[in-house]
Amino acid sequence: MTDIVDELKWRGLFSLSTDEDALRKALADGPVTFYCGFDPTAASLHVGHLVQVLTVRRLQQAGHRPLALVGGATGQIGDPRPTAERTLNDPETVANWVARLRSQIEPFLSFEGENAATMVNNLDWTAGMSAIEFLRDIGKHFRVNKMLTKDSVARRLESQEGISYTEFSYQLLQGMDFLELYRRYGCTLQTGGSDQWGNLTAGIDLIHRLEPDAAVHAMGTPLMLKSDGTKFGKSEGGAVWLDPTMTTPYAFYQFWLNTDDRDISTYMRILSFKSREELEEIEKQTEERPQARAAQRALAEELTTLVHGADQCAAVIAASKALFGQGDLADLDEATLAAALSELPRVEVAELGPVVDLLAEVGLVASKSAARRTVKEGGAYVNNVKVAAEDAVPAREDLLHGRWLVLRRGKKNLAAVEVTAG
RNA sequence: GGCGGUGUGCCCGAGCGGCCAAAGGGAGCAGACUGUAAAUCUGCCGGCUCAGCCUUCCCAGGUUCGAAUCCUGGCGCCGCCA
Repeated sequence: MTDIVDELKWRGLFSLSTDEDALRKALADGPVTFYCGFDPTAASLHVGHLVQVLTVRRLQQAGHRPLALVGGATGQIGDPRPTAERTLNDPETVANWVARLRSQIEPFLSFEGENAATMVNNLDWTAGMSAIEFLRDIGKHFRVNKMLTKDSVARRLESQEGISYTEFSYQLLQGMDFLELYRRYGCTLQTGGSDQWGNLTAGIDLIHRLEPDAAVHAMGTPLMLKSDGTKFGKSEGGAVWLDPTMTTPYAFYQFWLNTDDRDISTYMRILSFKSREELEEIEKQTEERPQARAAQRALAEELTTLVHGADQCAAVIAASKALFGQGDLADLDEATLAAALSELPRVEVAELGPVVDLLAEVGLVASKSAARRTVKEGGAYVNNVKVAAEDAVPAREDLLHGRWLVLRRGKKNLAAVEVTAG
């Protein structure tokens, strides 16, 4: 059997760690209890979180025991971002988000067997703690000098805005989490994004001080970078969420399908659960016939299935084929069309109005002015036919199967209009 | 606490009291080319009942025929001093 560290390395998932040999040995010797934390800073995880979630899944499949932490406490503080201070969310909101993230993470893990996963919340050990206790028992073991060197802190110190004491304290909380999980569950490994490295090592240092005999490790996964230099995980609407009500499964699938050729192989290794042989075969195909986008299709399908389920994935693929097919939309039978449209942003109207209004209503453009511009630029389509005039109004006979209109902006921004009145 | 500076559209950043919806750059959008890719070129990029009108230049007042540009107060940020 392959060494899990070798496996992670081949995939590019092992970008940073404490003593590699010691970690390799620990993982080879038997089940290691490890943890990875997620802070509730929104109502859903987004595609950027997949690296972490899937790495946890991968380690569990290799026989290790995961603790998935959702930060009910740390989420109320906020890990300092290099750019700007965060706005605090109220505790009720955070608690709500904790519940949502937990239920999003759970399907990726197994809660049965020898190495069953456990969900934990750092609010459990911080809520009852007094400020004096915190400062004496935890704070005393941190050197401000060292805390200042953490990258995000250092950058904020250089910024005009500075950094609040609240956010500055974040690393103490995360450090304490690792200590607490070590004591409660014998957790000896923390995984996280490489941008979390300072927080990961904060925990290691704290444990070394308070539990001299402990052998604990940290592993940093790579940041998902894009070759064009823009930020990974954003589409034009903003973040690509895992929650189907925030990002439709269709949009989720399309997001992966549109991955840059230069990045797809890297992403696939990081995120896919296919074997090394399979991946290498797909990479070869992609290199030979990039226009077929074998890798993009494979990854999009695998991740959509993993996140939204096989049925949803099949529906989304069918919808993509229907909507991007070269055939006439009018030729699609009603059931196929209905299924395809159900994946798109949609709006129901009683009467057909001007195209410009419809585009704005369904959210394909931000305003009617923008809609006019789009039409003027020749970027607006109704049922795949370019809209010629700014004041065009679709006719009843344009309706597909008597009730639908497919609107498109540019090449791939689609939406559906349903006319409800008879 | 004192003194000085600064606050412009998604971001950075220019902006003489009228010619400013506001230079320039970036991001973004559309078109052409393609493979629902990248690169490149072109256009757009506050809103609307769109050849015109309306609302913007931290906030609230004020001066003026007229202010992003001047004055007063407030708030935020930066620097120096204490």
